[in-house]
Amino acid sequence: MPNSKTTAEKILDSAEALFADSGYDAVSVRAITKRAGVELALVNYHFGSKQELFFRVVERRAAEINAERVRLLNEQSESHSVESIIDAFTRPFLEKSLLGGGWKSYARLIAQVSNSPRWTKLVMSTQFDPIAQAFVDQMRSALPGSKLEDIYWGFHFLLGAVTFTFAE
Amino acid sequence: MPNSKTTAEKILDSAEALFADSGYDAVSVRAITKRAGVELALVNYHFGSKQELFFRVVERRAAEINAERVRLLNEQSESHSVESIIDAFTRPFLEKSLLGGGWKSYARLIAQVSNSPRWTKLVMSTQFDPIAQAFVDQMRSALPGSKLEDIYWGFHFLLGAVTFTFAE
DNA sequence: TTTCAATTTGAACGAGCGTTCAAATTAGCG
DNA sequence: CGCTAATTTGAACGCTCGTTCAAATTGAAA
Repeated sequence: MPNSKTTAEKILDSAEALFADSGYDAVSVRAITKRAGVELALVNYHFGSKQELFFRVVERRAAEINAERVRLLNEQSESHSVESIIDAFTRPFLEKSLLGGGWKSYARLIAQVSNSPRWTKLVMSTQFDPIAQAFVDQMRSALPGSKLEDIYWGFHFLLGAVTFTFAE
Repeated sequence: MPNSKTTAEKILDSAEALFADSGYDAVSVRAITKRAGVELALVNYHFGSKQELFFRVVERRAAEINAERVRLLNEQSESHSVESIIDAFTRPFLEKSLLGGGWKSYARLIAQVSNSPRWTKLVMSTQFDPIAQAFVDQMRSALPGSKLEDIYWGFHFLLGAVTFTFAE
């Protein structure tokens, strides 16, 4: 079987590459389906709307990377050092980025989302809130004296730094 | 005189704010002129096209900030330390950013341009090549033993770091 | 005040956009 | 095989986009 990818996967792959290169608004549904080699209407059939497709593109990668982050954070249930917490957060992104391909696109996609008020709220809150909670909890026990506000700010900055570094 | 701004300035201000918030493609010429309180066709009359307007928005800020960078780089004609070269490059951006307003928009605008293949070549090459030359020249005499390639890479990374920091 | 260029106005243009839908096709199951 | 649901097709929809243009208005020089 020369092409075992499903239609939805072809669309996701095509959309991921195009969105990463040019941004959400600069990419038309027609361009996505043309690159994927499928009919125009199939985006709406499989994903409902262009915006929903964008969410799913991000979600596909985020789900995998966040699962590994949680796994690393829970490896030892107690006594995490600050360094190991940061490592658990950044390492999955680093390792995936080295694989290139779609993961490289994902990094640029997140960079794009990060400095767009239009997307940050929706995408970030759904994709990063779960991992943020685990991160903040671990940090609080690693740094008992620190203010919660500072930890939140640190998380935000760490997220930005990781994003910027791997989007290059 | 309650409103001394010219039509072109009103358009530039409006476009700057909207482009910074939502990105080039998400902002329509109609939205720009509506916010500016001027007629739709005046964008094309004063700037030729939407794309040309975008360039002019970036150019207006870049011209001022680059002039100060060059001034700092040439303050002493010789014997710059690496730190002072980096300082000359980053300080103007830092000081302007603290002023808020349009300069804050500019920072987000540059961040946007930086990770979009569509704009980097055009905008960066016209706005940053002049200052890059001065930066690289100074760096070569500050670090005589270093490879030119490393200096270019350093400049690129410095630019990215500055951009990311102030776009937050 | 007359004149002419610069600017502003309001409407229109063709093009591309995301989305919808009925009909055609395909695939899985009894 | 026959049947039903899932999927694909091709065309069309209304809408917004950037741009253009002739006419109206303004402003400055003679």
